[in-house]
Amino acid sequence: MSEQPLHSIQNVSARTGLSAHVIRVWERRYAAVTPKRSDGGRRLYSDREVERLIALREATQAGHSIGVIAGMTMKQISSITGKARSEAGSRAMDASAALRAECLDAVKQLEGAGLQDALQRGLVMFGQRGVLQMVVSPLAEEVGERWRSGAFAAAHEHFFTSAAKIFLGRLNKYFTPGSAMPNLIACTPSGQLHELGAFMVGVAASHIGWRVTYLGAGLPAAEIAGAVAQNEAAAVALSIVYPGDDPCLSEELLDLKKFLPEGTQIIAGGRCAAGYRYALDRIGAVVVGSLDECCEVLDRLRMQRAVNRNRARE
Amino acid sequence: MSEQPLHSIQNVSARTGLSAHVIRVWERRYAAVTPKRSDGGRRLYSDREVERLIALREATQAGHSIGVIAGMTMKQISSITGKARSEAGSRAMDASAALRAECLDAVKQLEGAGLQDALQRGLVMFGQRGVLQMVVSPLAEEVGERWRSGAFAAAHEHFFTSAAKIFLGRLNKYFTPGSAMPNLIACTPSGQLHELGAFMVGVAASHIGWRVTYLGAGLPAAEIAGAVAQNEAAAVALSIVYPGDDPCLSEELLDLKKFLPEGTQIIAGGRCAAGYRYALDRIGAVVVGSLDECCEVLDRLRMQRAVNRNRARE
DNA sequence: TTTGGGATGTCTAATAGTTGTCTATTGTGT
DNA sequence: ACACAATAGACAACTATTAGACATCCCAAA
Repeated sequence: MSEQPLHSIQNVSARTGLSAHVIRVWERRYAAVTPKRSDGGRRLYSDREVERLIALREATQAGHSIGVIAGMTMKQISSITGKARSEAGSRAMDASAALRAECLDAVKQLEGAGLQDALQRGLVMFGQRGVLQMVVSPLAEEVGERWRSGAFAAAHEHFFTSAAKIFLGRLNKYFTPGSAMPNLIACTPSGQLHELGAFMVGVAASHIGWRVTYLGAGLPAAEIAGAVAQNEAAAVALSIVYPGDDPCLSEELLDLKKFLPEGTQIIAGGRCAAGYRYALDRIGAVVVGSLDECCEVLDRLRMQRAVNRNRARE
Repeated sequence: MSEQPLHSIQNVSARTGLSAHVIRVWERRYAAVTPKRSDGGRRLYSDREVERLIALREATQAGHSIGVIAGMTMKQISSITGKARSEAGSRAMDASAALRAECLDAVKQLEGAGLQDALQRGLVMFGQRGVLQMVVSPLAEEVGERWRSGAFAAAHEHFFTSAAKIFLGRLNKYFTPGSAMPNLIACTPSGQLHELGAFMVGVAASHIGWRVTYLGAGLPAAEIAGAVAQNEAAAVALSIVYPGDDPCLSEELLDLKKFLPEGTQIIAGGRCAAGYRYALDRIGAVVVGSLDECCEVLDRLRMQRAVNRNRARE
């Protein structure tokens, strides 16, 4: 029996995107989880239980009734949402590297079926989040690198981008119109033509409880702001990959700030985001270095919004 | 006895295209399905029952009386639907128009979930081929039209393109490497940035037995030819939508012919393909006016190839 | 042609189940 | 003292269930 990290309900709430209320109610009514208790009677959740709650949230958001699925085993829940989770860890490194190599090879050969197949296996091995972080995202870097160095033609880059989008599109969730969820606009700004980063952010965000409106590549500031206003979006995610020295983009970013409604959070990421640090700082954007970090920021933002909404009601 | 995902009546209604009322009535009056019940007495449908309901809906829409067919086995139901599918025609017009209107509205509102939902229903109603021809393809025209006229912003156009690609990506088949199938390269040539047409062709082709390598938008002739050579592709599908008067494109097309291996069929389609008729004629391209026509050409081409291969063996 | 009746989809009203949220109260930890 | 957590229960907003009424449509008998 090993000691494992145990988490407070607040912590679990933040990590799962469920309110503490709901977590307790699921326990009381359906025994969805049975956390240990501290001496004083407080709930202490294991990582396993956190994962279970996340899986349950995903399944309910996919339209399944909590009362029906709460008693299922992890495997059954995963099968409903069409995903599998891995026991991450040391071997994952090798496996993911091998898989990336296989994918790169498929790209080189322009083999769509092979690429999809490899990505699918990655999904099974690492789960949705894992495959994004350990396979698709580094692959995108690598393909971009090879393209710039001339090792890959534009055809390879296009091919990979399209295939990755198809694969990711399958992962994406279109939720029932649970209007409580905050809205995110994902796109790349004018002049930035590589859309895969923005798309990945969109998919990831949709998994942690955001409604995502994906607008594609090369949007002028006014249009982004228009979409934000129309959707009452809480945040805008911008992917900035290439080029890294476009003076117009700095202008665009400053404009964006002007057009956006007060209180809209701007999140920027991608290889070249750092190159526009000055402008990004000025507009109060958060710069994230990885998908994971981006998810954290989004989680925090959602919590914060929930708190504000509660305050507003008083 | 394995646990399987069970679905609420609402969910089933969405997936079958039948109203919840009708589903219940079919159960009450004809025992067409006998779903399990939850503790609270709610109906829980298995995937098998969902399929049965879909088959029953198709059969009734083909003119059969529910009272007669409700008791049949799955095999019997499918056999009667297989025969008389051709009657569909007339009523589909109104339904598809309504659906297109709904989709356009969702695009206007940038409502991803609504758009996906409508497209999904289109898939249920018209099948894979039908939804392409009667919904997605005309929608693409309409969205493009509105964009050019200024009624839609670039954001709307991007949004629709992305959403449609996600939807179509789900339809796409990635075959096992059954190498007997001929290979098609789908893309748009240099200067043509609207990729949806090429993507639709790719999806349609994958359904009629082609292996498809989708390369995205804006590929120079040399790269297209490279991809053809690498994949030993039998044909190249080019989508030409906008602009319709690019002199460079004519050059590109002539170049393409030079670079391509002998015997590679070029197929061109899209709103503005006619504008390049001269160049297309010179390179021996087939110009198609609709997805349907494109499929016919591809079918013919595949047959022809099969015949040639047989001859070569003798 | 008209009429009647069966088949079929739609609708309503009353009842009940489901689920997220909220409150009040008491307790815990720092 | 203060913020946070636990419990039980209340509640509102949905969603489903049942039985039955109703409007069409079609076919066949009068």
